Amino acid sequence: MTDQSAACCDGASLQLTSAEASLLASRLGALADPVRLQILSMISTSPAGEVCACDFVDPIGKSQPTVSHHLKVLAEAGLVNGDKRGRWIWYRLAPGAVNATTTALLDATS
Amino acid sequence: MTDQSAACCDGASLQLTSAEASLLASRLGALADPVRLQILSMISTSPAGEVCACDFVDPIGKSQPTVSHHLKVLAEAGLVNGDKRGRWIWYRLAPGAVNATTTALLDATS
DNA sequence: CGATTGCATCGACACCCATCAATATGAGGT
DNA sequence: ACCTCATATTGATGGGTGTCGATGCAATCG
Repeated sequence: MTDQSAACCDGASLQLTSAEASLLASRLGALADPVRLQILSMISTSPAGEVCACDFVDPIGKSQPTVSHHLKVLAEAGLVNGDKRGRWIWYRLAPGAVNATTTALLDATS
Repeated sequence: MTDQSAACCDGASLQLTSAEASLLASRLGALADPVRLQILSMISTSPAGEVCACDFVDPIGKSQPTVSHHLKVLAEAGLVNGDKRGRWIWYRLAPGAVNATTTALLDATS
């Protein structure tokens, strides 16, 4: 019979390993910050597809060290690439990086 | 004149408001945890589409209060729904919730 | 070559968060 | 009624993280 007392604890197993979950979580963590999302949004809507580091500070309203910190996090997560030209560093989106993360997330929760 | 000294600080503006960025960041933050990703993965791969709360503890390898905490976070983020039947609570994915978040993210970074 | 400028790093601080042991709650079974 | 069991809550703790002022570092400009 399918009575309630036997309806639980059927020994469900993990499909996503702990290592895979940690990797995906770290990528999502790089995206889970308002400042970093605004940085990505600014780059994506920029006509040239790239934004000078100095141009983030004023619109975002955080200090220059804070913006620099977030740019570093985004770069280490492979979400943006910096290009030093002259005195300035221009940041552009790493092609397909956000898409790869969302795809991995949807795969894990499909 | 397009010399380098005028090539920077063109006054880029925000497309994503601070409030929108914070909302999206909080949703992504709910996903940016290995334990919570494993929970979502277990539910999604479950034949019945739902998993008893007690079935998360052993495979994930965390204490029962820790798992309960993560289930609460997922529920408050609208990612899962709990259904109390008898002594147990069965969790299933909130339809379209993950998809809505990934869509919003892709919209912001398109 | 010295001054200036853009960006990174450092140190410090406050705050959030994941985690667990202990305990509470609440529903079922006996 | 009592006991059992599944889950939630509490309290405490340790580590992580966003933030900023001060400073360092390079490259450019005068």
